[in-house]
Amino acid sequence: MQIGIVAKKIGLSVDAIRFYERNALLPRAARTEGGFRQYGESDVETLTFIRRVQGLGFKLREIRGLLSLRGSRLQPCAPVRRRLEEKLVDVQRKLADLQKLEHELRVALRSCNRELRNQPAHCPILKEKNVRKPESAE
Amino acid sequence: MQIGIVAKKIGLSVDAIRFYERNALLPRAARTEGGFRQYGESDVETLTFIRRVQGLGFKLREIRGLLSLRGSRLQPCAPVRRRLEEKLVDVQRKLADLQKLEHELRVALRSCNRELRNQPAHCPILKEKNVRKPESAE
DNA sequence: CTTGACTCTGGACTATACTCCAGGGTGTAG
DNA sequence: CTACACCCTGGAGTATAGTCCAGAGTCAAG
Repeated sequence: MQIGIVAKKIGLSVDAIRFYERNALLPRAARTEGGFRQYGESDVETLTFIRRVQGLGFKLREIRGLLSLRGSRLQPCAPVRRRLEEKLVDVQRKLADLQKLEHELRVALRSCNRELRNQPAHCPILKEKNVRKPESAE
Repeated sequence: MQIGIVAKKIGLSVDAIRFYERNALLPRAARTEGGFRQYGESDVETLTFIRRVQGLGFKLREIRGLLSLRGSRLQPCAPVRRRLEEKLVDVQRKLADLQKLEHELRVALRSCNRELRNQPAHCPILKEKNVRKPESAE
């Protein structure tokens, strides 16, 4: 198979596949005499794998690590599980950050709405000098 | 005040302040004869404002927009509120994405743990060819 | 006047995951 | 043989929010 076919099959750009090769996510493909890359099923599997774990939030450098486990015969599941757990912790941290952010945005909006009703020319977000505790209660 | 003082006061690097000036978040500071930047209270306020809304998840280009509202006398609160609402929607979308990701990681971990107990050499994350519905129930 | 701490400018560099490009070669159908 | 679609390489560009640097100048104290 040549690169364009594989790209279409997996839903990647040709450039992305070449990029993966350059960055050691994919082994250097065999070439025709003229230099065209030739791909087989195992390449398709690797690319599918890449897409899948990318969907789990792994970065390419992490995926490289996962791929290197793929070859070994010795219980690769344990290190994979460890990485999944780390990633989960990661995601949970980000979730907590975003939830805090959401809260702060709501607080800001509340003060904004209150102000709108009372003295519309004085925007509390823009004008407040010392924000830290907009209002400790409520 | 010279730049180092302001930087320390706000908790920014000198470079960051110069970066803000270059990128029109801060007006070009007045200079001494020798070319040193001189800052006053309004600069400190602007920088504080920048930090604050950055903490609300706004990007510098968005902050530029907010800053331009800051000068106008005409009910700036309404557009600010609109931006806050958009940002909130943004954050909520990201939250939903992350929650989905968290779920998928948990599913992957479950299959990994199940496999570990049964046949530790065969990692389901690495080996599965056609993942999409690992197991629809539970 | 010298020293030391501070500042100036312009530009390069960081990470991420690619995309886009020019200039040229390949493969195959007709 | 010609067309046309496809492919090759190497390098530059994208966005973000700064950081780091060299080489040079400034400011205040002693």
